[in-house]
Amino acid sequence: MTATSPVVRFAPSPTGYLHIGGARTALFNWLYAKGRDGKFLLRIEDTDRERNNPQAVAAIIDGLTWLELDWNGEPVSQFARATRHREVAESMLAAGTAYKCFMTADELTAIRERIEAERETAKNWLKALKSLDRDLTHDEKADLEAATEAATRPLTVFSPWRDRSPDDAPNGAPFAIRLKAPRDGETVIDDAVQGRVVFPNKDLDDLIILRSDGNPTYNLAVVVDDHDMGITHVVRGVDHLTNAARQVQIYAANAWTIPQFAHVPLIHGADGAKLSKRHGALGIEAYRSMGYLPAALRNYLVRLGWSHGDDEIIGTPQLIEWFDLPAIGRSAARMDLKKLEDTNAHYIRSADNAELLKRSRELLELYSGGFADLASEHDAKVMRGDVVLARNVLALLPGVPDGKALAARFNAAGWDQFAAAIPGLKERAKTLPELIDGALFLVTARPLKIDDKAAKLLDSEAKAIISALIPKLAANADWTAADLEAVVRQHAEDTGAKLGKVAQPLRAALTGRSVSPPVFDVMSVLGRTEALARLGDQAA
RNA sequence: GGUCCCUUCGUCUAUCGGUUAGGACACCAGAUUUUCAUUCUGGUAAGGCGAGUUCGAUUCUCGCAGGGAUCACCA
Repeated sequence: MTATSPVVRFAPSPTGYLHIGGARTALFNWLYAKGRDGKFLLRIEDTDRERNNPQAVAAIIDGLTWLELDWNGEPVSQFARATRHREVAESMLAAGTAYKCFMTADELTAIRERIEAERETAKNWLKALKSLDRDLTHDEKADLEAATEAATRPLTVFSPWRDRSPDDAPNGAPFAIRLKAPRDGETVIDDAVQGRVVFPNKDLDDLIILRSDGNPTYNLAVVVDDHDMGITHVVRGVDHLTNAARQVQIYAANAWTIPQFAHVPLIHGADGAKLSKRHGALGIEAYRSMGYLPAALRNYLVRLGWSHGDDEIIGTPQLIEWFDLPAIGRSAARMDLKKLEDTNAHYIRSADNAELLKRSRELLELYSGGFADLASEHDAKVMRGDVVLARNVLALLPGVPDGKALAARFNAAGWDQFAAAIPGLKERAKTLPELIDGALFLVTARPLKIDDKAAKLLDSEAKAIISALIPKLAANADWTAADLEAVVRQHAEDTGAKLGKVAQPLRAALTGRSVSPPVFDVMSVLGRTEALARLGDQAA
C-alpha cells in the first residue's frame, strides 16, 4: 500500500437487512479499493439507539459475506464513538464555529407548521387572485407579490440564538449545538459522479450537530468518523448529496481535508418508481434464496449504471481492473429481473460443477420454512426461488414439506447422481432452484407421478415402443450414455421411426416430464436398475 | 413549495459535433437439436418538447415538460 492508495468505506444504518441499493454501493466501494490497492472499511451507523438491534447488523454482515465483499479490519460502531463526536462539537463551540441553540424541538415543529400553514393560505390567495378575470388593482398586485413570496418560502428555520448571547437563556436550560454555517457565498461539491454541484449557502440552515441530550447527530458523526478513519473517497447514494453540502461545511469549520465525493444514482423498481418491497427492494438474502450466484449478482449490479463499452459479462478480476467512478452514469436505473436472470444463467453455465452442487445443497438448507405455505402465498408479482421450487416439489413429491426434507431424500448416492447430472442440468438452468428442480427426477420414488404433458406422450403406441426397447436396453451391461444412445438410434432406424418419436416416451417414463436433460444421460445417471424399473412401470 | 440531479430502443447502456445511432436483456422469425436449453442467423424497436449556436446537432447553451432526491434534536 502506498501513501496515495484510497481508503473507502461502506456505512449502512442497521435497518434490518442489506437492501439491493446498499449492496451496490458496497460493491462500488469494494471494487474501487480492490483496483487501487486501497482499503475498504465497514462502519455501522448505529447512532440512533432506538433503531439499533444486533440482528440488523448481522443481516448486513451476512449479506456482504454472501456477496463475497470482504472488508479491512473490524466493523466500526458509530455509537461507540459518541464521546469523540461530543468532543469535536465542544471544540467547535470553543472555536466559535458552532453555537448553543435553546430552541426546543416543540418550538421548532411549531414554526415549521406555521410556515406550512401560511404557505397554504398564500397558495389559496394566489389562486383566488389569478382567477380574477380582470386587471388587478394596485393593492391586489401588491397582494399577489406578497402571496407569491409566502407561497414559495422555504421551510428552512434559522435559529435566533446564532446572534444571541447564551446568557439570555434561562439558567440550566437544555440546548442543542448548531453549526454556524456561512450565510453568504456557496458550498460546492466536486463530485466524481455528479460533477460540480453548487448549493447557495442562504438555502442551508444551521444544522444541529449535537442534540440536547448530548448525543451527536448523523452529519457530525459521519464527518468526524470519515476524518478519523482517514477516508479519502466517500462513495454513497445520491440521497446523501444534500448532506454532503452540510458535511462540507463541517469539514471546513474544522479545517479538515474534504474527501473526494462520489454520489451514485439510486436503483428504481421496474416501473420507475422508488424501490419498495413490491418492486424487488428485497434484502440481499432474497436474491440469494432466488438462487442467484454472488458473482452474477455483482456483475449485474455493477452494470446497472456503469458500463465499459459493449462488455456485458465481466468477471470480477476484470471488474476490479476496469471499474472507475467517472464512468458511473448520473440517471437512476431500473431493476430488471430478466436481465439478472440471463446474467445468472451465464454464470451458472460456466460455474464449477462442485460449486454448483455445494450452493444447491446450501440453498436447500435455507428452504426450511416449509413449501406448502410459500406455495399458497404465491403472488405472481413476487418472484422467489423457494416458491418456484415449492410448486414443482409439491407437484412431483407429495409429502416433502421443506428444503431440508428434500435434501434428506438425496442420500450419499443421490448427491453423487446429482453431481453427475450437473453438466447436463446447468445448460438449462437460469437459477439454482431451476437446477435443483431439474434434478428432482433423481429422487422421485416409483411409481413416478407423470405430469400432464408427459402423460400425453405416453399413449399406447409409445408404451409399445418402451416395451420393445426394454430388452434391448437391458442387454447393455455397461450402461453408458453412448451405448444406450446407439441402441435407441438403431431401434429407431430399424422401425423407421424418428428419434424423437422414440426418445420422448423414454423421457416421459424416466422423469415424469416432457422436458429433461438428454434421455441417455438421464438413463446413465439413474443407473441400470432404476432406469429399467421406471421404464417397466410405463410399458404396455 | 425551496434546493439539487436526471431525460438515447420496453429495460441497462455506447456515442465524447458529421455514424445506415452500436451492443446486451426482453420480444418475433428462422437454422441446428431426441425434448428443453444452449448455439447460430435475421427482424421489430430510441435521442421528451421548443428555441439558439453551427456548414452540420443525440452530442454545446437556454427555456419548457416529465421523472427523481432532499428539506428532523432519523440515518
